[in-house]
Amino acid sequence: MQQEPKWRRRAEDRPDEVLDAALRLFASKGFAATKVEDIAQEAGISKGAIYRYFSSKDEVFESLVRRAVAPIAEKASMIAQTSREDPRIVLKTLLTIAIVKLSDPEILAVPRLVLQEAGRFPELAETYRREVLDRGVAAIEKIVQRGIDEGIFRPVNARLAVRNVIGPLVAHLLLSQIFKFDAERIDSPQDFLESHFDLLINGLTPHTMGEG
Amino acid sequence: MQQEPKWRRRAEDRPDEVLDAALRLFASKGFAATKVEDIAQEAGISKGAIYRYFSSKDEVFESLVRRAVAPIAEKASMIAQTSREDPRIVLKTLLTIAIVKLSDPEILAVPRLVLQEAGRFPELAETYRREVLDRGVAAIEKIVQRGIDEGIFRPVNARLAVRNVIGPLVAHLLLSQIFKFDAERIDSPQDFLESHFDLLINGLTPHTMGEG
DNA sequence: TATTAATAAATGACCAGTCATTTACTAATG
DNA sequence: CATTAGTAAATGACTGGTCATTTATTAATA
Repeated sequence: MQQEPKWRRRAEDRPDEVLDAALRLFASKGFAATKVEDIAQEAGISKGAIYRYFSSKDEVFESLVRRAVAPIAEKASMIAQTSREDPRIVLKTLLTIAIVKLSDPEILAVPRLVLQEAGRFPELAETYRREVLDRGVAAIEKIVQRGIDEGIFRPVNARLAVRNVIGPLVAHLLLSQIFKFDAERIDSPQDFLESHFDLLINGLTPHTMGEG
Repeated sequence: MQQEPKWRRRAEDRPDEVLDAALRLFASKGFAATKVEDIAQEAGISKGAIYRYFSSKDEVFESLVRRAVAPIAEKASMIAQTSREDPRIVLKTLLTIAIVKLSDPEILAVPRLVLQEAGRFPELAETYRREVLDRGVAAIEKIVQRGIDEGIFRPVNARLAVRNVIGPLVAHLLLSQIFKFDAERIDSPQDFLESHFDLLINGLTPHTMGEG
């Protein structure tokens, strides 16, 4: 009669499991309010075991963010030198991907946490800015600039226009996810995206009417 | 030889002084990382004295937010039934006031904190949403709708368009204040505002060109 | 058996909140 | 006006509980 072992040694999988557990808890309760013991329980191991893989609670958080940042940074870099397609299409594709991804609370959680804890983890915030924001903003700026060069967009300040591209998205997520604004009404991501894109493109388009 | 008293009785002023001190500290270090003793020191009194005016650290935070919310809520309500002026002017005025106010880190701190601590203080977040966001969003929606009714704006979905009004502002504050994005470059609030308003109004304006 | 993953219990730092005491102020009394 | 009794404000040492981290020990596995 084989006894089931009380636990197994799974050094390969533990770190990721710990990070997954931590993400879930940090996302719902925040960093400070989450105990190391909570993380351990959520990951199905003991508190002490966490310290075999991470030297501190802080390091768990930092690892968590870095793991999430890596793939995003890559993608953003690729987008920059993206297709020669109509920049309007490229923007819409980008916005669609962004809103689909970020509508998943699990994914939105990382930027939310970075924002929340930026004060206590300045280096981490700096990393996030450099790896994600800088690249993302640069990519969008490039697309807008190309639209201007090709005469599809008006000659606006591309760098500042980036805020008009991402801002409404941020506002939408802020209102719907964090402040539960309009939770009962039916503001689907699709409706929002249509509205935003319509206004954005109309705003960027040159309308030769002879105003003055 | 008159000895200076070690302290003075100033029951009238203490509560506000405590809230001012707490706001400064919460804004820079966050709620959790700020000790009650820190607040006391910053306010120039002892830790125990704080408990004469507030029953707990949580209550300090809540009072802080409510004190800041009250005047904003009033203003937002007034704006709703504002002048019969050109809605474009009204929007620009509103945006100008908003960016001037929110460029002061001390003022931006409150919404930032509410956002940060929404998870731990759900009722407070709810209050903030109701008193500030609901009213602010309603006010802007009304202005946009009037613009549509008067034929100055295209017939867009006014409720969703609100996100295009406030979003870029949020993005700008997020990037410049919190992530220190572009800190060295000269993205003045004025430049941003011009760019945003230009894109926004152009986006809202009907351009009779015969597109099909 | 040697190695190391994992546990459970112990440690200690930290900190919100309490309380006995002291000090500043106020007002009643002569 | 001077004295003094009463009050409320403010102090700061202390407590109790909560965790992050460490350590001693055990169990799995190569």
